Amino acid sequence: MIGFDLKEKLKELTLAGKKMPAEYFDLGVAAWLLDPDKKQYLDQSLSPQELYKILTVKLKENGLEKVFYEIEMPLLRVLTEMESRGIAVDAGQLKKIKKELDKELEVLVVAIYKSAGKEFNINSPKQLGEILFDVLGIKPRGKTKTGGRSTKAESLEEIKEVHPVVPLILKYREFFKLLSTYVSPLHDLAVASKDGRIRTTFLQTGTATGRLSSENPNLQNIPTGGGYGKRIRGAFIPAPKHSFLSVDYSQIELRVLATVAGDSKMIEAFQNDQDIHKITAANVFNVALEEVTPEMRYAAKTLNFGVIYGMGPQAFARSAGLSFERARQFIDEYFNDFSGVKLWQDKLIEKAKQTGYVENLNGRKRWLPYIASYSERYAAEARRMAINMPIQGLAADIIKLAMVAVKKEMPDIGLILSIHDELVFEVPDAMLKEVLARVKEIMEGVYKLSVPLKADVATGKSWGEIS
DNA sequence: AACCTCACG
DNA sequence: ACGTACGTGAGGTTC
Repeated sequence: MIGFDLKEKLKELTLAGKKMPAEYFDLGVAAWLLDPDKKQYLDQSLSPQELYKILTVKLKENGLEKVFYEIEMPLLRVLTEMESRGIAVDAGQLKKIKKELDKELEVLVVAIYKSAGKEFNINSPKQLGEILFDVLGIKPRGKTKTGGRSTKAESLEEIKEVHPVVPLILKYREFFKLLSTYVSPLHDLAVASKDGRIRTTFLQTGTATGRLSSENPNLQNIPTGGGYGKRIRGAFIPAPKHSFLSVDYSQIELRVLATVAGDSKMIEAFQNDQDIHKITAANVFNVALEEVTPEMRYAAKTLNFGVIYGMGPQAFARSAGLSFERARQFIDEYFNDFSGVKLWQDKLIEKAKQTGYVENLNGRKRWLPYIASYSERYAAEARRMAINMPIQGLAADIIKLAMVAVKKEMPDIGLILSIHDELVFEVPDAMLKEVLARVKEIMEGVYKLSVPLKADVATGKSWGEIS
């Protein structure tokens, strides 16, 4: 079977009680692999057959056959099934949360108007800025992208003590976000659903790195923290006599970094199952492991994540609360200690400049035309993308392979969600123990890195109480 | 449609 | 002078 959007066609087939074809070739996915930022290969007005001919050749030429035939096409039917299955949501629970948030917001609105001495649209950053910075005379801290005065939480945090309205705004923002983005829409979807389950669409060609994304509703960014956040997750429930099983890869991106960079120190740390951030701290601060303080560990953790994102000293200084000079020293020290990482980055950038693209270990590509830009800003942006893609992209391959492998061995286990480094299953209680052990094994064994892959398992009777 | 903000990994 | 970490989707306001 050859065509576009085969996920939709396969769903229709299943719904009609027909058998899925054993093999299929999705033209959209092929085009996306060839250029994940643009999908330029579909721009021509060719027939599916003609496109198929061109794309099969192009996939081969670009070294993308493995990713296409062994990862993306097998994944297509897994996604099809996940979307069809959906996830049960407790509408009653959401309605209760909705009522509580409505009440909280009503109180906050009154308090904010009184404190500001004026009524205005709190949801309008423009009007909010006028109140805070013109009417109340507070000095603005951050700037927006286009030079405006920022009212984002991070900026407001800095002026929390300056005027009593600020903390009220922050609370209002938090609650309004939860209500408008999650509680209300999810509630409405649950009520409209005939079987009490809601269904997302997984976008297989939605990202530049190879990750999946999720839309209508996006189930990959459901709140995790806070009282209400936990309760929102609590409204996601397994079918009767089932439990949720959540398995998440522990530090998969750092393990991928250790592998692709071939950094001996980092590899050793993971092979010995050591606390990577603590090891990093001991190295960067030049102290013994026992002398690492929580502050040092925190800075090291920020540094480790920063490296994955291609962070510079400015950004590190900001997020770690250090001076620019200190931040620069720490980064230098980091690359000194983990010289494999530095070497890998430099080689990667050099190759990207020469070829115009980067690729991960499986040959997944991302084209970066701006890597050669004369604008230092655009070039720097492209360099960060270059550093991140092989890491994020291999981690994405690994979880995709895990999805396929688990469903191949246990086709009847309900895979519910895939959230970048975590899979959520809905498993009959009677089978929970065996499935849990086996899924962990499969996920840890699905791809060989230079370091072990580690997966943490947790179960629960709602998504909120998984432990 | 652009902008701002904010939820997630 | 300025911006200032990677990848997403969605809700609101404003133009």
